[in-house]
Amino acid sequence: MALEHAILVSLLEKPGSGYELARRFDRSIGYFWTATHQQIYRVLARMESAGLLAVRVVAQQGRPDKKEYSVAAPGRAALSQWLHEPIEPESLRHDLAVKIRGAAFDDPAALVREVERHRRVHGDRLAHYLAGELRDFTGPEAPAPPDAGQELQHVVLRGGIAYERMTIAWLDDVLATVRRLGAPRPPA
Amino acid sequence: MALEHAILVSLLEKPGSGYELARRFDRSIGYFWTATHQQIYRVLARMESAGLLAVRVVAQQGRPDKKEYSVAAPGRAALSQWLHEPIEPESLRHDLAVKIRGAAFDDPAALVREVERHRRVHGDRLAHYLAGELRDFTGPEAPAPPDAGQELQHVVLRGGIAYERMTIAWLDDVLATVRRLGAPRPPA
DNA sequence: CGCCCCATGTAACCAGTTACATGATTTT
DNA sequence: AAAATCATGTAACTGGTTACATGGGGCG
Repeated sequence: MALEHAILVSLLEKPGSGYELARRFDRSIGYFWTATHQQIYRVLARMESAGLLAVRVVAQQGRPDKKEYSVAAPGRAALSQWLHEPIEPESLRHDLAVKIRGAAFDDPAALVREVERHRRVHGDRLAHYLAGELRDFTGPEAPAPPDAGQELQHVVLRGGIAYERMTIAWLDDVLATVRRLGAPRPPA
Repeated sequence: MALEHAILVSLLEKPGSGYELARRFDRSIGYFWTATHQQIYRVLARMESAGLLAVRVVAQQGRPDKKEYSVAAPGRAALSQWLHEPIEPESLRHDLAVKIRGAAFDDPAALVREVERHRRVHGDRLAHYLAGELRDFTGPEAPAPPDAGQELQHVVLRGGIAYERMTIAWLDDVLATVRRLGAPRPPA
């Protein structure tokens, strides 16, 4: 149940509403965890009724009211406990690998198109991450003496960058391999 | 619903029982997809009743009977259709990254222990993958003229190897970063 | 007038995990 | 005698996705 803990970390970094959290999950937190607004609202409600979070209704002008959540003491304790528990190193779960092995029984041209498409997406993500790194960490606008929180955010981002670079290189390997095989076998 | 398709690919590579599939999901297929036997049995039953698979009960000596599944024509068609549909390039979902950012609000020593543990697991996985590569693809026992299916299996395995290497390098980066933060910062 | 942004949620469904259950055979 | 392997499954639960729903404000 790491979504709960991701929310705790994000709210410790900065309190905010469900809507704001959803947008963070499209950005920085989303580098390594995704969540839809529906699920975020549901989990926030559960965490609040469990006493992990405090809510404050904030009236706004020209906008609907929002519920600003922040971490209560039991929430901080729950996060700390989780941080001290070992978690399972997760395994890959890669649909594309299924497709690659499936291509032995089907048209390889379709696989080439699909892999090229994925390669473009990962190229875009890499560019996006690199731009974020420049903006927040290595560019001239970046805060000169980074604090511990920023160093940790940066090393997480470097992980995303390394992942995208690795993936792109692998997809190139896949493309070269499939093209070398040519048309191996007609579908029976 | 990629488990269905992973099962179709695996059964095309070689027909087998639910138990055998579960074993395969601990090995080669498991490099990029995991599944428990419970789920495999449930999905197999559903696929069979949908006419995607054919079953044959095989009596064995000294062992329980087994149900050997193989791919029926509609199953092959379903796989082919899926192979021609684009799929979403998936995003990372990495609990450890949540922990790393959470360490800004907690004891970094616990994080160091956890990261070291993960690094060992990924080191073991890498060694396991490399051994498999030597055994099946690059060693003297490997089949001399590899067919298309083997080339594709190999490129998937290379992806797993690249992933583990990248992850290990990143975890080293994380360790160096956290240890540097733990050390007293020299006054500017 | 239509579309996007802000902001919140409900309901139905699906995929996957964990726990429970059985029983023979083979290995240590 | 105990543990592991072969072989099959059910039941309860949890986490996540998709579809549906509402409503004001700003912009072109």
